[in-house]
Amino acid sequence: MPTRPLISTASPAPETDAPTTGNSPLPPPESAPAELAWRLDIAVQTPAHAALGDLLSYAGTAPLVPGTLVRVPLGRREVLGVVWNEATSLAGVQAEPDMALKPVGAALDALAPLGEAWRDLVAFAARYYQRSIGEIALASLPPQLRDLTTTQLARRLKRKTTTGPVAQTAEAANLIALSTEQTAALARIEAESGTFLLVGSTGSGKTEVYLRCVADLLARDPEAQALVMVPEINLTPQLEARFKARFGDEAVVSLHSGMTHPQRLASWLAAHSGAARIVLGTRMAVFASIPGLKLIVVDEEHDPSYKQQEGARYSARDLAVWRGQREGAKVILGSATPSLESWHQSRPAEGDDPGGRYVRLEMPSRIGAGELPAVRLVDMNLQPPKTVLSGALLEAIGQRIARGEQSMIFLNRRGYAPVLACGDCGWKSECTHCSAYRVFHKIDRTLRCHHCGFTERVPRACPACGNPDIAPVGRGTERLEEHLAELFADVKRPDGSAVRIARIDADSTKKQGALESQLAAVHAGEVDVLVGTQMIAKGHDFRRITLVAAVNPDGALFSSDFRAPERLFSLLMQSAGRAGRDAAYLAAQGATAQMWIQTFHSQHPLFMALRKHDYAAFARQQLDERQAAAMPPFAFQALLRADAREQAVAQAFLNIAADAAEALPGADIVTRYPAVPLSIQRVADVERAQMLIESPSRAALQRLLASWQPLLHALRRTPEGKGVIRWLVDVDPHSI
DNA sequence: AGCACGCCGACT
DNA sequence: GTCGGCGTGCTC
Repeated sequence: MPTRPLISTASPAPETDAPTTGNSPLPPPESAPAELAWRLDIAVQTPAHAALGDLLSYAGTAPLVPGTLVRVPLGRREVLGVVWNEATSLAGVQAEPDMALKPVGAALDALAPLGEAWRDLVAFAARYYQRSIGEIALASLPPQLRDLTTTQLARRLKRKTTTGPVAQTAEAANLIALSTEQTAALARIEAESGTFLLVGSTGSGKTEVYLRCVADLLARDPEAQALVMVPEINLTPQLEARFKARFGDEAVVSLHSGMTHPQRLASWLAAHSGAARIVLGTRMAVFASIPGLKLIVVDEEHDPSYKQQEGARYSARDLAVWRGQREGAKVILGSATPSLESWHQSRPAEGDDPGGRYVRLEMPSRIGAGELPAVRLVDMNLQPPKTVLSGALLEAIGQRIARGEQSMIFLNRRGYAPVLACGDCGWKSECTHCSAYRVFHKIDRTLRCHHCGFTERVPRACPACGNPDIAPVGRGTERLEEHLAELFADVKRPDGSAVRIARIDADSTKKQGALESQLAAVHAGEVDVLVGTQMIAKGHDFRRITLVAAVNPDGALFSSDFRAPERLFSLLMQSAGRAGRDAAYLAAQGATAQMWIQTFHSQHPLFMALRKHDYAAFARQQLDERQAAAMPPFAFQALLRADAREQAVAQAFLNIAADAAEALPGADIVTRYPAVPLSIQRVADVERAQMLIESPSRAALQRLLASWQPLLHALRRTPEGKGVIRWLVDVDPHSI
């Protein structure tokens, strides 16, 4: 028998599952319906494509305060909702005859209603990213709130409500002096308001600036709270440790998807009640209820992880800036290689250009770290054909092994080889469900599709012609690891023992805690050569690494994605920052840190700028190109995407939609490009097409998208829209 | 999205 | 004769 959530007296459960009479599934309440004198607009998790209104109306016996959480009947279910608007009286007013309002269920009144600022943020995000209010609102609440009953919640709330002063911790007592750059940045953040772009190279002490800003704020205002965001879950533990050491365990909570539901609820409640002074988290944390919010930090603001890639495709960084402005909180965007959008937005005034809206603060020096590593470009045109690792690079790595130093090698491809191919008939390991090759993983002898997950054992012979001689083409991290092991088989470490090579990528770290233990092994000096994907470029501070190499970065130079160079530059800068973090260690070793890049395009401006660690030069060149081509940040974009069994169906839907948009407001200054297949056209037997929408005016683009929405819903129900599996809008898309 | 209703194939 | 496949349609 299906269980129904236990709820107050409002709607008794039906006696039987299969009433023989024509009973309605939810019988009217026993008490007099005359008391239901208020109409309440409630946000519920209406699916994005259900073409339902944003808010649903219910009848209530009392005018519940906006922001109150309530349970409401929806179809045959009972779901959580948020009272969105002021209640309107139904007394004397004849309700619309076409629709009888269902009564609201129990209110979770043990919980303080969500504030107006939070509701404004949710409403803005819903409007801007073309989703329903309910979807954003409910998705940003802790999942447990959705299934906890009122009594369970009340019990949970009783558990802790201690709001104490932030404890002075041992670390806070003996702070080291700030550099002049840090002091200057801090002074300006204190003195001014708005959004700041803190540009500091790896090791310049950005985190210390965040910590001081938070400390000053909390000391000044006993109610104030701060939100600190990082791009990845992996980076939260070390940041959490640092904040807790400074501010005490009680003051800090984390919010990210790696937490258990009870943990998330506890953190969320602590933030909502004001008990937590500091909220650390990933992009989802931007929607946390933080009534005393006065400061937002977005660390590594350029990181693509801040853009949600499914459901509501919001940018947590952009929402943080909006939220800061709405709530009068300062916003600090920090990065060594800012996004071109933020860099442009922080440009100083010049001529008739009033400049950007952000305050740019630069901290170019590294503290306690060696000089930025010397960048060495290896021209692969001068190497023998099929060279994987140039002689000079191997030599340099070998020297480091002999001296007991560590090296790190990047390759942006996991697995053994990206393709398996037959030399006779030309068969390749294509995925039968996707327009992509399956990757050869030697460890478990499988062919794995990285897009749909389809996995098979490697065939003994070519499935097409039976030739037993099928061979891997290209290399991934697994093969590079194997290759290095062969090359350095005879090289000895200073103590005479054999070289130790390790690999860190999504495959090697699948198990819980695997990443932590592998990183610990590197820190402990148990690894001489580390091979990995971009995973190892982020945040981890390896003291003894003196050489970093990017083996095959050329792909991004000529990518069809105009943001690829920006991402590559940032990745290489970040990687370079991994080397020589410890000046004292370098000096003791008499070593210098190096960043090696193997490329067929050694004269490329990107590498020229990288060699000088000159982000500004790179940004200038990229922004000039973007301006000439009228691309972001000089234009605003959105993608309309459609999925169908057949490519033609998906494209037709988009093209018909584009024609239909002709008559809409804003259409004259919004360009709609023809529908094209995605670069990976088919995934899991679904054909995918997209259409780029672009305008010099963000407002016009927004206006068009908003009025387009109902047309798209309608189009789906026409014969042309029949085969469309789903469609979606991506505002400010990251990759095109 | 859930969760119904609804109309056609292999089992106790 | 029923259990169950997923096609279609609705949710204030």
